[in-house]
Amino acid sequence: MQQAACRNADTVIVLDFETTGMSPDQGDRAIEIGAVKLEAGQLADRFQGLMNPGLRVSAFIEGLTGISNEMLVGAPACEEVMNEFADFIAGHDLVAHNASFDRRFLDAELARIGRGYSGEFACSMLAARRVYRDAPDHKLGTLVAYKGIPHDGTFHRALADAEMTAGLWLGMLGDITARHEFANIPFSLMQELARVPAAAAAGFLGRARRRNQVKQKCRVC
DNA sequence: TGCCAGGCCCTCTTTAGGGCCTT
Repeated sequence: MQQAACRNADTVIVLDFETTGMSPDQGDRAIEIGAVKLEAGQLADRFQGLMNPGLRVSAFIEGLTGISNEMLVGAPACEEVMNEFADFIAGHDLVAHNASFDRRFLDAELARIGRGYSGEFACSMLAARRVYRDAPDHKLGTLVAYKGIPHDGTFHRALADAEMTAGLWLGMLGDITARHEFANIPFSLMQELARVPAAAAAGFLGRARRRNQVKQKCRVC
């Protein structure tokens, strides 16, 4: 059986990496992964792991994340943590804020251990640019404040950021449902939303809702 | 502190350039 056929459409993994820098192609590595599993809009599970990249992180990263070199010395190797994480995300679609960044590190770290994943990515930042066009900007912290998403004040730690991204994701789904009267919002629609011009997003959602209604009527018939 | 890279978006564009966002 193909892995893609096993994906649960009601379940997504919202993830966030802390890393040594911006680019795995330049030698940067992951130092922490955090993720939450959402099942039918409810938080069902968490994953958090510091990992030792085998190199020292800069003072800038220590200051930004609060993750020190001393903390990483005693952490398990990236290979061990990422192997567990590959099991955690198996068969599920994935969400991240500025997903292109997290996808590069996920791909790079899993490639190192010969693992992969079958889910597809959606980006909460690209979706938010279309749903919340009046927000001051679309940084995660700004959107959390803008939408009043509960948090404990921790930023730039993987699990905390993943939980806030999950809150933002659920909030967007709720706002789209309320504004456009969706009965349900497929994951693929959120991917498509991220690809339409921002100015055309409202029209896109209106047309998508009408298509959704037609499908539902057909099911009744 | 701000740069590094990569992908994406927007517009005074499309044979381009600047800005956003992630660590």
